Amino acid sequence: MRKPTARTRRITIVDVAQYAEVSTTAVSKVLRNAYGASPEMQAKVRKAIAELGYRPHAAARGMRGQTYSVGVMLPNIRNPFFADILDGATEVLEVAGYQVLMGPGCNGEAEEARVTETMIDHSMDGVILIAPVSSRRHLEHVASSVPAVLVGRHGRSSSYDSVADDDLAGAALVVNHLADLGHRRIAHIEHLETDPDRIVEMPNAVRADGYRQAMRARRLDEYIDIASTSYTQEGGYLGAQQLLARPHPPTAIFAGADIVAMGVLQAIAEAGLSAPGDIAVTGYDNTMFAGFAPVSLTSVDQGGRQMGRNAARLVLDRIADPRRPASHMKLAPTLVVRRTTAAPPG
Amino acid sequence: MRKPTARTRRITIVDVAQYAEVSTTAVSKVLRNAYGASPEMQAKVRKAIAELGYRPHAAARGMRGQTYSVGVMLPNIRNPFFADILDGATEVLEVAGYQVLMGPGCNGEAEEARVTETMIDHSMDGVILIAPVSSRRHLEHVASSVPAVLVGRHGRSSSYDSVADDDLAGAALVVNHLADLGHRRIAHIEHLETDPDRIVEMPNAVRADGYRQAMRARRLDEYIDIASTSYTQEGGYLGAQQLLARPHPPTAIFAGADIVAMGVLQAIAEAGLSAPGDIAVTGYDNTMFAGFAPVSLTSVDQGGRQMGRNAARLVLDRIADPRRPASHMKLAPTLVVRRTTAAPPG
DNA sequence: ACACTCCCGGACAACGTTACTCATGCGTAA
DNA sequence: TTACGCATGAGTAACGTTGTCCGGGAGTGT
Repeated sequence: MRKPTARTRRITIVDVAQYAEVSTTAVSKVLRNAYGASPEMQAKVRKAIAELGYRPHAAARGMRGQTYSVGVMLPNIRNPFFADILDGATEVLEVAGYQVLMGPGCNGEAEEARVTETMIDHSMDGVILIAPVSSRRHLEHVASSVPAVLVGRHGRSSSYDSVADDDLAGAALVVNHLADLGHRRIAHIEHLETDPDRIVEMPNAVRADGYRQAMRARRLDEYIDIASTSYTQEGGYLGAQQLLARPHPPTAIFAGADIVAMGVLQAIAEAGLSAPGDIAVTGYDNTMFAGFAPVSLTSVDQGGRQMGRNAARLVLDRIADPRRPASHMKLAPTLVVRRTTAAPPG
Repeated sequence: MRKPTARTRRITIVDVAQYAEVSTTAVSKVLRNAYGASPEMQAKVRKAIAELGYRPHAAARGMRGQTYSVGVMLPNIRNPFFADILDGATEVLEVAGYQVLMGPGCNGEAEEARVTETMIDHSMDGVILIAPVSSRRHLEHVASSVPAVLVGRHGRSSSYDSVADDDLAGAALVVNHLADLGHRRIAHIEHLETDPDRIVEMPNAVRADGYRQAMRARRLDEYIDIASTSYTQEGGYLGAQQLLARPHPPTAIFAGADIVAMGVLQAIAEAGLSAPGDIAVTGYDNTMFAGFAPVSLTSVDQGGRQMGRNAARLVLDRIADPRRPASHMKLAPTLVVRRTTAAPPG
């Protein structure tokens, strides 16, 4: 039985060089597909690498060159929408030969800062930040240390690239769908945002704005009704309770996120009502949860996988050419109609 | 406007040493709380660190000493139970001053190998592997390179520590609960396992075994009925269809995981039946999903957060003393009764 | 006053990899 | 033939941090 203490010494580039009877420089060149290695040299070195089971030490690489790894920050590991983005990003990055590491779920600026700093400390070649809540100042700081791509945030900066959903269009999809069904009292539950910078940049604020614009476009100005809570299940629960207590309660609730819709459905059930019989409900994000049969929530699909793929390509491009001008992509969402929306009662 | 190319040079230990007018060795000692630094020295150095905003470079640290970071591997990022474990682990590790990095969701041995190798390449001081499916050989290999803790796997090894749920007891909780309600035809949906090593080590196999043992203990041998599919929503759906097509269908289904129960509920609904009216259903893991009101699934709680905390403590202990004998913890699960279980009809 | 022990701080050589610089040999144009 | 360019490989100094070793000064007992 092997003693727990018997840590095996790692195979290094020097071992490979000796085994193949070449210089370490030559091995390094082969590893990086760098110029100056003949086909015979390549073959000899690759053979040695395979036979010794050598793996480059990422930490050591980080001291001089690249680590060939990219960090992904998720705000909340429990939200399946973010998992879709991650899948898309991982798919592209692994094919490109990059390792992927993630920061643990972080809510709040302090945790986000910790995660981003961790990634910089570990010499990541690039980072993908999914739906960050940090201040613009911090994001620019991160981008000044490492190529960064933001996913799901609307601000444009010359320091980083971004991929975002067209939340204005998404909100309009929902409002038009409900209005087409005959609803007029369509209420919205938003995530309260006070910071002036974020009102422009955060998707939740843009969704609320899209809701207002779409309501006006349908001449439903007088029915605009927003409950300001948060993008959590509890936020949905409380928001729905507020809305149901109105003198003229809404016949449809547009929750800003699927998780919010979960809370809404719970509040509706506890009030002895049902969806869509008494109140139509929609979410946003088309998470796995929305698709689950007993729930079957009408929702807006952002194409998370595609967003992740695009983010990965952007970060790879920027790693290859850090001075390339920043690019900002906006993807069109689609509406997925399920069984929580129907024509209003009566 | 700052050019995207203007990467700011990182503050190093040398900068701190010059600023504080001491040696780099002294700064290093303060950073590591190592012996040989007077209180005045400590104060001087800490002041310099704070004023310069210095952060140790984890990659560089990895070349000589520790990186003060731990890697966590999750098999599936979408399963909220794993998120609970992660939360518990992160909580303990961050208080202890360790950074946490995760591997992206990985299903299958090949992906697990990639993630574990990535963590070793990045000089993690330790790794926590949650519900790994890899062969014992690979796990021993990982443990020979880095302190490792396995969560949710029953095999004992002297190379790594482990934290597991008492799945035998958990299965018994479910069977006894259903039997106490008056059920006799209690069926189980398991994740099919063929590899002989894993039949001993994997929680799914142990749960199935616990189901059989508990059924026998209640003198219900003749009603033992198992559908072998997989621990996925689809597995639950197909498994339930199989069971419902029996000449004498069960009055209760014990799904091996909450995600399986989701599929079961879907199949039951599509068959025009209801839970618990026609068939009682239980899950396992007590995920957030089980607690959600419209579902309200009776489930077994493994105390994921506590498991994560324990795993983190074990890995920290082993980092501190790599030759400490391996320890294996087993935690007692509890049953959370909700609204998908009731007495059988008739 | 002397030897001895501590305590504290610094010098220095790793750790594994890469970027730069340089040496060699060969083919080719003047 | 000579000089030059080019392809190929090797030598070497970093990168930022830590652990080991060493020296000097202060304190202590005789």
